[in-house]
Amino acid sequence: MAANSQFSMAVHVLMMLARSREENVKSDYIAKSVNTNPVVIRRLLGQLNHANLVVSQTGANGGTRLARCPKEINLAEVYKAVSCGEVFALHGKSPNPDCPVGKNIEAVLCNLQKEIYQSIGDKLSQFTLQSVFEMVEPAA
Amino acid sequence: MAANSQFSMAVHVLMMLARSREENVKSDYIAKSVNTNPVVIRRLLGQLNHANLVVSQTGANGGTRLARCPKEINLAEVYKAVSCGEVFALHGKSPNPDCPVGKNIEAVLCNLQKEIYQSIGDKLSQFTLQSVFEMVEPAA
DNA sequence: TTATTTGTAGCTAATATAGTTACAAAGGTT
DNA sequence: AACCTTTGTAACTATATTAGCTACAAATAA
Repeated sequence: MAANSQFSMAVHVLMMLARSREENVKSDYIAKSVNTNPVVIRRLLGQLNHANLVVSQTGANGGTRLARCPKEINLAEVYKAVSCGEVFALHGKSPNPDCPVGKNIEAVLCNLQKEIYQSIGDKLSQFTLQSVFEMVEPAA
Repeated sequence: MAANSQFSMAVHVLMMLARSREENVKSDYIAKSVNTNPVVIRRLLGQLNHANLVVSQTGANGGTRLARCPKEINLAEVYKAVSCGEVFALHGKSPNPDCPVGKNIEAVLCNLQKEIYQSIGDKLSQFTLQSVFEMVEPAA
């Protein structure tokens, strides 16, 4: 369990919210569909809330709703909300600064990282929650 | 140490090979620049060799060379050589098949994965080892 | 007041990655 | 042939990340 499935879970969670518009959905209910623990869902919802994609309410009849309608949220926003911004990691230990390659490689890789992150964002911004929902439930 | 830095290391390694064209470079020498253990480098070179990007030779005066000139290798090939093809992971446990969302979400996410992977490939194919080398050592 | 639900701290378990040691196999050199 | 160098790879350890769990305080509705 060391692969980052936060984005996958986030999309799943948001699909659950999308099919219950204007209604508070409970973490417990979502957890059963995702097949995980409610706390995992609540942590994820915390990140989505932080990014203003969802709104939560404590207390009886509490739960979570989408902050906007599914047409107005795209997957790039979701990705940014849950990712650390790194598609690949930079070196663990710093390269040797006495080597002409080692000296500069990190800066170059860092720029490359940003370019890739941007590409992913561009691609994901083409998908709205609405469009993904139509793929998940074509009949609806 | 649980972030995947293989791509970063691979680019670093290939830069070392690019600056010593036609010469066998030893894993020990590369390891000093990357600041890691020679075995880590040799494992990485094994993957690059498998993808026909480099050629290795055992024995005295052995080492590794680029299989082609730096203009003819691009970063998409490197990425494919060392990555598992997943930008984000699918759910660890399978979603609940009794839920309309849970039932179909994995297939949709899997397609999304492929689209993103493709986007990354498109972006990375714009960079050759030569062009990256010129960023790393602008004076050369 | 009571029941319900989120938010979050703190822990455990599982997994991936890097790093290390050790050594067989390959291939030059003398 | 004997020797030295270097790769290839197996097997292990250490560390970091992620998911999952329990427990409980705070918020809120009825």
